[in-house]
Amino acid sequence: MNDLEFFYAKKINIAEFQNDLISWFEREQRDLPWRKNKDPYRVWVSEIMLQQTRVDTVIPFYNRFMEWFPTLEEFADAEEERILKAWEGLGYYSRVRNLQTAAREVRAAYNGEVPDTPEEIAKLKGVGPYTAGAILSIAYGKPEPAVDGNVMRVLSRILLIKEDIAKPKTRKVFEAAVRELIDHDNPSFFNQALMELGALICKPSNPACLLCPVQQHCQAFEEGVQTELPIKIKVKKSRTIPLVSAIITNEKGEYLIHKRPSEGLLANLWEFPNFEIHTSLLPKREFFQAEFKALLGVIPVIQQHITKIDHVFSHLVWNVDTFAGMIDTEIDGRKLAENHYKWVNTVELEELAFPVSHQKMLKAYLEQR
DNA sequence: AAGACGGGGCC
DNA sequence: GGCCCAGTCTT
Repeated sequence: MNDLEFFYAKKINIAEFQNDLISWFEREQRDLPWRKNKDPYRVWVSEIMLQQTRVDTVIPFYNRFMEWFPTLEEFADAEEERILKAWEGLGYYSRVRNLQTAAREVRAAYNGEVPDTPEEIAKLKGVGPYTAGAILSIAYGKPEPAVDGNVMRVLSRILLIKEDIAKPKTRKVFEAAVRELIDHDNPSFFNQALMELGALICKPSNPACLLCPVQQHCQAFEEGVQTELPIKIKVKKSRTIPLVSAIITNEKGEYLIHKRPSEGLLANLWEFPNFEIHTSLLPKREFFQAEFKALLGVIPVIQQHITKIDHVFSHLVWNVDTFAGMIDTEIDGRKLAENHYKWVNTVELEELAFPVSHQKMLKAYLEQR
């Protein structure tokens, strides 16, 4: 049985389903800042921010982002430090760097107009199948599927689809379903309604089926198995990385900070000096001093232990011991620069983007001084 | 196909 | 403590 036959075996009244879903959305949709108009740039930014991130988290970031960068042009021209600061605390920081790369591409190749074809828009950095469909449908009214986690959950229940949604190829099954179901007169509301339903009614646990506008179309509800769907197999292991860190100041009250590499975890963000602990031969503060001396040529004075932080990422855990320290001798400026360290005052400190873990360390430090 | 890539809210 | 979130990129 191929996907299409699989789908038609579900016998659903498509016109009624569309009407029940969209009329519910028209009544109940939330008032969200990116729904003010259909400006493709605004829709695009919202979709990038919303990747793996809840609506309530995104709202304040989105509003500030639009104040800082009201147009694609202004965003394309912005300094990288500034766009990272706009994203500070949101996570998945490559999103905003890819977004700027893509915005510059739009300016160079498309005269500043976000393209409106699947082929062109999918080429943009950071725009995958979901985001392409979301922009095309919401900003341009094109009947393209926008399959995210919500849509897979909602449709797995309505159509009783039992494939593992953790598998990459499964998304295609749902895209085929959406292509059959989507309302060609209002693809924007259809796609948004599916996601809104997933967020407000058809939730991962305790779905509010009694309030559901498409309950009578839902095969999982009919069979009483809605809480067993979707099927998701994936297991993820996460490893723990022990780190030792110190917030180090000099006589001028400046802080020593380090810029992370341009690739990998927290790329291009700033942080306080820290080292991964790969030996238990030395106590942590002596280990820090040894690593610091090897890198920058001087030994910092370590004053006191500040805090121990467990910071959980999606794929690993940082276990960070943080000390307070100071430097009373000059560090070779060349060594600082080539290792991406620099001294900053408190004003500069606030203008640079730090991971939340390091914000927590600074907060604990300031509360103990 | 599987892993890297953040952070927070909810149960 | 685990799951999930308006996913994408790299390998």
